[in-house]
Amino acid sequence: MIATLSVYGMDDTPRGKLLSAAARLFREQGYDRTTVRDIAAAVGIQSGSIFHHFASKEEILFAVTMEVIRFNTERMRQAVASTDDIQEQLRGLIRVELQTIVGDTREAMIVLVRDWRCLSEEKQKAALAVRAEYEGYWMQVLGGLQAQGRLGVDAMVMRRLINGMTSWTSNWFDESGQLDLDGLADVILQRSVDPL
Amino acid sequence: MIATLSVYGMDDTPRGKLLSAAARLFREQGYDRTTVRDIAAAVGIQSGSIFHHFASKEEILFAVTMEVIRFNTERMRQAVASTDDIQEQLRGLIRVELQTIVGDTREAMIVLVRDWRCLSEEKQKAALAVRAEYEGYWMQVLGGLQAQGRLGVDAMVMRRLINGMTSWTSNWFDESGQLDLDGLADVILQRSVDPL
DNA sequence: TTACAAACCAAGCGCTTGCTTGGTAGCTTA
DNA sequence: TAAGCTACCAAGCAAGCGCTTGGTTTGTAA
Repeated sequence: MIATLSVYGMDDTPRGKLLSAAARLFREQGYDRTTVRDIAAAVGIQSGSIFHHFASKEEILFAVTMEVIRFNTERMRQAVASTDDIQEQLRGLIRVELQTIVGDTREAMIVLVRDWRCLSEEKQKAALAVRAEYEGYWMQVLGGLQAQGRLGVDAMVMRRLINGMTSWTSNWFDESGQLDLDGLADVILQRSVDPL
Repeated sequence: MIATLSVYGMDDTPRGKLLSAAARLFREQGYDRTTVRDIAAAVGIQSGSIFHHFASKEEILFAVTMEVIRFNTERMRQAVASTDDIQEQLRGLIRVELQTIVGDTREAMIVLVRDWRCLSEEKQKAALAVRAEYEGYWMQVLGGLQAQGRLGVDAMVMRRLINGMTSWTSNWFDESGQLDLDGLADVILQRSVDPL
């Protein structure tokens, strides 16, 4: 699948290799505890050579952040576009968000949440602007369900609760366990929306 | 109320003042980005003087962690003990957990989640051992509801989902908004357990 | 063969970090 | 009033940090 190859813009270029190594190290050690020497060693170059590809260490974190947001926003768009049934749209959103958090973009998503505040305010703003489209799909679907009286809560509150459930899965979910991802998505869906 | 005064063991002793200043700074900047000089300045002493009270910077984080876990575990015990109705026990647990996350122990709880991995493995183990009692109250109540067939999911999974919803509130909940904490607790309860 | 750019190295600079050291002020107890 | 303890200061050390610099290799294309 081409999609999984192009996650984060992680191609075979030196820049791509640096990004995927950085995402892994940031996830394992945290942004602050990962040194540019760590990242350089992971791809087999000297620490100074990193700055031929990125202006600063923070730019690496920013690049990881932006790439994963863009990549996952596109997945969300597809999830909504794949059906007209609004409940199935929500199921798709939940499924895909779970996938992003415990699946292929796991490393970067954990970094995105945990090390968000290591980005300067300007970079946070820039990332949020791109993220707005992502959240837009959620509000479109949840707003629709709310209009049908099938939510029982404000759409925004529901979004926050779902976001909490999905992002927390990175702390516990085991793909080899009894419950699989789609099963978990169904559980969350069931607890979010009232049946017709 | 004596309880709020003794949060984190934050009395008027030099040690207590250091702990509350550290909790605030850790929350604002993160553990790694907070220097011992920051903490010292916040209480008006020299950086070296900190080590008269704590053996290392990590011991400060550990002390904050342990104090808040102990304090909140006692609250959980009280919540369960305050009623015999199992559904009301769960409501109490949810309420109190929300309270710990957006209320008086907010600073320390955010640090506990975000900077958990800044603790050495041994210290993580020690903290988890104390935290076990806290989780025990949850499993006791959720296990009871599951036995009554009122959960629809494994008790452990339900606990994780609730934990996700509650801890994520630190990112969005506004106490001056329309929805108050008890109202939010009711929403979460309603989505967690099937009525009799 | 030459020209040129992308990719990289070797060395190290300036700064910050957690923490140490040796000594002092002030309060309490005998 | 002398001893002893808690709480602190002033100074600085060794290590590690992000990043810079000047120069070299490697691949590509005229």
